[in-house]
Amino acid sequence: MFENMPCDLCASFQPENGDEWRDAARRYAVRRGQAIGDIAGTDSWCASLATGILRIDASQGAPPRTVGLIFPGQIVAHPSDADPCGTAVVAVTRSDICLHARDDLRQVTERHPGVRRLLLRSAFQTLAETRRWMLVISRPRARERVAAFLVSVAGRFPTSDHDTFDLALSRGRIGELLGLSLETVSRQIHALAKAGLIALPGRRHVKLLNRSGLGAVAGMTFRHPSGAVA
Amino acid sequence: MFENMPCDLCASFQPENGDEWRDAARRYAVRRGQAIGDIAGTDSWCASLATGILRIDASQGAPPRTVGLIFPGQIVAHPSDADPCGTAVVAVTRSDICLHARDDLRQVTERHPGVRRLLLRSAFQTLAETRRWMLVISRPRARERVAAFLVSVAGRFPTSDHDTFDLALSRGRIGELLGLSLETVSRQIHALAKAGLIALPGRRHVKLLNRSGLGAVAGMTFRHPSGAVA
DNA sequence: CGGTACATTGACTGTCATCAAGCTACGTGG
DNA sequence: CCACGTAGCTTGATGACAGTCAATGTACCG
Repeated sequence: MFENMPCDLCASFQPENGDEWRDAARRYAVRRGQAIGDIAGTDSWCASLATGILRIDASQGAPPRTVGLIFPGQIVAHPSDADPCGTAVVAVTRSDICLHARDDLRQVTERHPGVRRLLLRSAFQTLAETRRWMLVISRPRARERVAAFLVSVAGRFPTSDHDTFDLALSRGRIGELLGLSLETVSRQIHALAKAGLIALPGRRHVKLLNRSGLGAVAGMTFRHPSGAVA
Repeated sequence: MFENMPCDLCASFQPENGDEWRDAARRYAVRRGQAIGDIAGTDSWCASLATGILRIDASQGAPPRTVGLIFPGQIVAHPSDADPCGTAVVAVTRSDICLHARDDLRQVTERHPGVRRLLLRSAFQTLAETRRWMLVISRPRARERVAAFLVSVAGRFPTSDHDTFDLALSRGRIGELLGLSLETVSRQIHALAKAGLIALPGRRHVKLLNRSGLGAVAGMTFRHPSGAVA
């Protein structure tokens, strides 16, 4: 079923059907915990996420810390020359990606204006999203940050699931993302549950009971642009 | 003296000297506090900063908060379609920018591969830099954040000034950037001075006495890529 | 000379990180 | 099937730290 699912990047080629593009793009199934860099090699690469969730780890400093998430439909590019200090892109869950090597991508972007516009657009959108995240994690109250995180993740899933979704991240990793200790994350999640805003059917499963109320606690509204670039 | 100073974007045109580029680029002097958007109009735009410092304000929510800074040599692009919720780019100090309207830029990027590579590169680098900032402001200790801020700003200035530089930002705005109250910023700056790591010749002037020591307090090393995109 | 914006300093309170101890779920191997 | 180990989660106690409120101080501008 995955083999025929088009990714954003590939979809932008339908009208033209460039041969070099189809040759360049390779579909990969990524194991949980596997780094995309290990698949792509040391060179720069660019990928479109079909299914699963990826995380961006800042590899500088020990231990490495997660600084961002990538959801299906987003594009993730890793230009090794522009980011020498290093971020690694790792699969949080088993994921399916559409991977392109750097040289292939350059050739294609030369010839296809639509692709490079998509890439640039994706980069801008990811940047805007990252800046919104900065607003979240610069808030003093842990409650607001956790609520904002939940609202953000919930926004990635269709509402048809009865507003129930999987967090995919451990408490510790959520803490890294929000600048909180894992204990504080756990406490705040349960506090939101006690407040009746969410329910916790499982350890990593969350059901939204009061979406707007949760948004009010978060103190902001989220929009999710389609792009994501590391 | 400013009129002839080349910006990164313009410099990438020297070999080709495209006419349409020279026509599209306009040099502007921006007053302190003035928004670039007011100059460029409602459309998307792209600018290269020659002198001065700009700040990126997240205009969503009241009051607007500063989420990033732009230093000379960086490119700042504002794609209005990709960022509908809104960030405004405002001059912190009097600045000189090289401004391009969106339509002109699109034409130029179609014809000049170097320019679009520069833009994409700039976007990636700014994204990487923003993610490093997230690492800074997610740190629990205010001391580390303030130290990191000082190291970062200091890195923008040549070391020949005896390591003395102007902060350009008020305590309050530094606090917004770091997710701290203005009082905490003030206290931490003075604490760093008492610790002998910096000196404070003036209210907004800082002299680095122990650069590596400050970096140690900050807990990380900074590199400054040349790109910046809003 | 007064006004405004910014900065400093102090006192106090609330919150969060830290340490520590159990607890749950899950996978492995006996 | 169960014992066991590990990783993740929860919960509690405590102290440090940063936010808040408040007052004063300082530069800069007209």
